[in-house]
Amino acid sequence: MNLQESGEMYLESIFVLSKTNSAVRSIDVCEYMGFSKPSVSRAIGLLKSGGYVVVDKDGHLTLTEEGECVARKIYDRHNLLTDFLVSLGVDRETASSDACKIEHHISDESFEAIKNHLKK
Amino acid sequence: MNLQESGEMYLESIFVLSKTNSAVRSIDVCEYMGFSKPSVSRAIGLLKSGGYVVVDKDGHLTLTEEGECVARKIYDRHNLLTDFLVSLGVDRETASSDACKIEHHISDESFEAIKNHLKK
DNA sequence: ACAAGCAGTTAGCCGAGGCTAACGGCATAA
DNA sequence: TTATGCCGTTAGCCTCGGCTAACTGCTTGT
Repeated sequence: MNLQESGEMYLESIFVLSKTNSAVRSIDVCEYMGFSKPSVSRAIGLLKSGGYVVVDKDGHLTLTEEGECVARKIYDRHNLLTDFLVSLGVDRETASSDACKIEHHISDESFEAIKNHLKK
Repeated sequence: MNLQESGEMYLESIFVLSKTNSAVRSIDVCEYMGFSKPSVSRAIGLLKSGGYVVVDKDGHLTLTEEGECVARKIYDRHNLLTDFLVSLGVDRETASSDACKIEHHISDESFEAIKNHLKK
């Protein structure tokens, strides 16, 4: 299974929700992402069959090791890109929204370069 | 008509090609972008009806004022984002390829911030 | 004059990823 | 116990933006 941008967004959302929620269900993802139940249901099904997510009998969503790895990568990028743009004077909300789109497209090489740059 | 990312790519391509070609035809766009003739034909049709491109009787493509404005904006972003990444040590090819994806998603505000940053 | 080739268009397919309508199963409230 | 409501799934629609196959029409070479 090849993860698309939307798949990464779903994983990131589950990851973020699981930081604050004791259990994450599809309906939480719906609300968080602003998508309909069927859209989320299908997406979760794909992530499940791709081995990124496990769904238990109560409908609780858990990221697999692989799923968490992807989610964390995207999440880290999101934060770092946001911080970077904020450091250039962009307001936090715009920075976060831009980071959300860029995070899926930027190469590892460019990401590391920005990370190093920000360290200084 | 609402311009999507793909529409911006077509406009940028026509813009770039018109810098070196005396006349730009659909077939040149096909070759440049690596898409099939029907894909390009449909895209140009949409850009034409959106008022971004004019096609003369010989099939020569010309950007309207609006079309050129969009193309130039994307083109400038492409160059500046590439230069920015290169300045951080990213190799030129990777930088250009990343810039190509980012250029469509970044807000004016973030773009200006990067521009100012690069000036220094 | 006619065959060949090039450019563009038309028709129609496909996957990705949204959507609504409607149904099923469970849990809680009357 | 029965009704209500919540959650998830199924079925099926839509747009975007690629694709191939096949046709048209002009131009050019024999």
